[in-house]
Amino acid sequence: MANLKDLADHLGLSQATVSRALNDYSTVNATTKQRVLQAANHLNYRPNTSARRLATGRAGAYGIVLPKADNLLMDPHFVDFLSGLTTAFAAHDLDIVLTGAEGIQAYQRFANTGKVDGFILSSPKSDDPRIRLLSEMEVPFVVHGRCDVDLDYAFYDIRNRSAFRDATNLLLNLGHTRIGLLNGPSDAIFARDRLKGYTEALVTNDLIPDPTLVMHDMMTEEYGYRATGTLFAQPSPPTALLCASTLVALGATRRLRRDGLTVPEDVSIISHDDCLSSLKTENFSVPLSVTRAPIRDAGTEIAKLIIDLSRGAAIADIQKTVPVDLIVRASTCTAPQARS
Amino acid sequence: MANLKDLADHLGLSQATVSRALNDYSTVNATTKQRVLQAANHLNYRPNTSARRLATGRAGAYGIVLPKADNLLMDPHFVDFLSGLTTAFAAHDLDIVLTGAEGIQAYQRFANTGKVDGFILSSPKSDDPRIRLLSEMEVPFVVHGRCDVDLDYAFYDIRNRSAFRDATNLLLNLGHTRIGLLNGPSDAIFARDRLKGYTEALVTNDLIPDPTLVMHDMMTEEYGYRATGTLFAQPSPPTALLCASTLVALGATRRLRRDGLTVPEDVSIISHDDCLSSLKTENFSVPLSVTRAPIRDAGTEIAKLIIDLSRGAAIADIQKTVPVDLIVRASTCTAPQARS
DNA sequence: TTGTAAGCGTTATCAT
DNA sequence: ATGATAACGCTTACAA
Repeated sequence: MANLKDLADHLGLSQATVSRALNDYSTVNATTKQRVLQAANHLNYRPNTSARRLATGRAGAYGIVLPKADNLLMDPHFVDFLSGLTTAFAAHDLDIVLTGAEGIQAYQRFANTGKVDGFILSSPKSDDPRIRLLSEMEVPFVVHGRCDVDLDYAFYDIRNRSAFRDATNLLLNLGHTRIGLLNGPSDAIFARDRLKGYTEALVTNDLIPDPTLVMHDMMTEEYGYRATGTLFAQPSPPTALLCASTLVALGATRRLRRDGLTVPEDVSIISHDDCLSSLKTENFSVPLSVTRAPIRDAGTEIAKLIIDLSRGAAIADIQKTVPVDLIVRASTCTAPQARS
Repeated sequence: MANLKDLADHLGLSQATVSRALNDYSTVNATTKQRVLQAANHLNYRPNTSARRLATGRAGAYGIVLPKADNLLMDPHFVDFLSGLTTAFAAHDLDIVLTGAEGIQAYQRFANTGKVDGFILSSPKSDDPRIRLLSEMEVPFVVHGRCDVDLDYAFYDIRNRSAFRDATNLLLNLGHTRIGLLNGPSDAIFARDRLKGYTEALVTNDLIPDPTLVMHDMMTEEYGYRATGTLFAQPSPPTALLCASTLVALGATRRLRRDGLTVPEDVSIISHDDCLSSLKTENFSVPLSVTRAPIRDAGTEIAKLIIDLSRGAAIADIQKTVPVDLIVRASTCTAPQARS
């Protein structure tokens, strides 16, 4: 491998000049710059990343720490999120470093060793200690989702609450009064927000939320299937279902079909749709009504945000919430008792 | 941040001694070693990764390049694979670097800049140029799956061919003669291997493979749904289905149910099961018969393999193929025409 | 057993 | 516009 010294010797220039030419400094002569660029290309020169990092103090990479617990039941959404991140980063020659290191101190170790310039945090929990730690350390980070800590931090989030409020309202307007909520894990903030939106809509419409209609768990297909079974085994089952993800909705419809219930005649369904590339809701047997927010977009946007943040943007300018579309397809209709 | 110099000054030792103590050199006095370790812990010292890399020439990370094309339709299996990789790497303090860089030269650039010590290649295509390139460059890499290049390279693969041969044989023994294959993408080696196994079983049983019974595509739920529709719209539809993944099987069963066909009475199904954490086949409405090979294991095993490889193990010792279990559950039974 | 000092390959600060 | 040269923080001969 040719290094800077080789290149400089080859050109009869100093390393300094070559380095400047390569890094687009204004002070370097246009002709020599051309020469350097050509020679670099010809010798297939690639600057050594470690050396550059050591000299500049920047890593050119951002970290994602996968806690072991999450690791056991990995979220299928994560891959589409990553896809968005990597494509956006590629344009800036940035990488993402994944580590399975354990616990919160992984962040400390990772930042202190200079492996990364910052972090992307996924699925924040209530009062998430990571946010406090990274804020103290003054390491740039962007949270995918909001948190309830009273600190100022950068985040990208979708409007979960209003999305689920709107979805619930739609069902209420269709005459549904008993609406099941197949929510995400109870410790996830996004699940709490969705529950808030759901509750808000009910209360505003003078209905008393029934806790037996709300389920919480990791969003697997199986969970959708089982939870639906539980809900419909009740004395007064729901006439509509709100699902936290398409996989959950898939499990729910599977169960309904097994139990001889049809969508939407017997049960209306609205699911949140992250637009997973391998599971499209428009192609469900009964095309699904959804609250739609492509999770891939979260990846691309967060990439931009953390780049801005590292360049010194104010945190207040790196707090983005995006609306969620409510798309009505065939899985929603008037409640059975409202017909006749 | 405390650095080595600070630590050495603090202890009244030379940087060399401190470094040796920290890196477990045998020549260092047991007492001083204790002192150093304590002080390091106390000052929260973390060696700078870039400096260490520059000095040692090792990166402590392995790369995965996500080509843009694959990026658009990301494979849900990838996340479980990553999960296996990161957990196994964590124990060795290794990271994985993801990049969305473009094309084959991304590998060159990546290895030459010293960002990684090697690569993990996913979904090899026929005569995959990456394998040739990396072999020439003498960069350690492990392929997830085998390839048809005539080079010696490290790989981890499941026995796709025999798995699908066995599955097909099972169906043949049950009296099925028209067996549909909902295969993966036609350019993927694993899909070719599965087709080989399927064909092999048919031919061995004196049946002529019918190309109209074989479909190829990215393994989405929708594909399972559509392809099944196509297969059963034929004049003489299959009585059994072989699916390349659980998501495909999910789509297939959805379609069958819509068309009023029951599993297994009308149609038997065997699916390949990568044991995705969010989609378990034992919980299908009709528990699915499967060829079972946890993709998470591929991650953990490949992590070990590439570590061995980097430590100088012979390539011949880093070629691992693992058998696939055939698990018979409720989705398979005798062919309709074989009954009565 | 420990210390000295020369790298590792860049970038950045001076001069010139 | 270019060249010396000193960092950057660590590892590792070589000495002692």
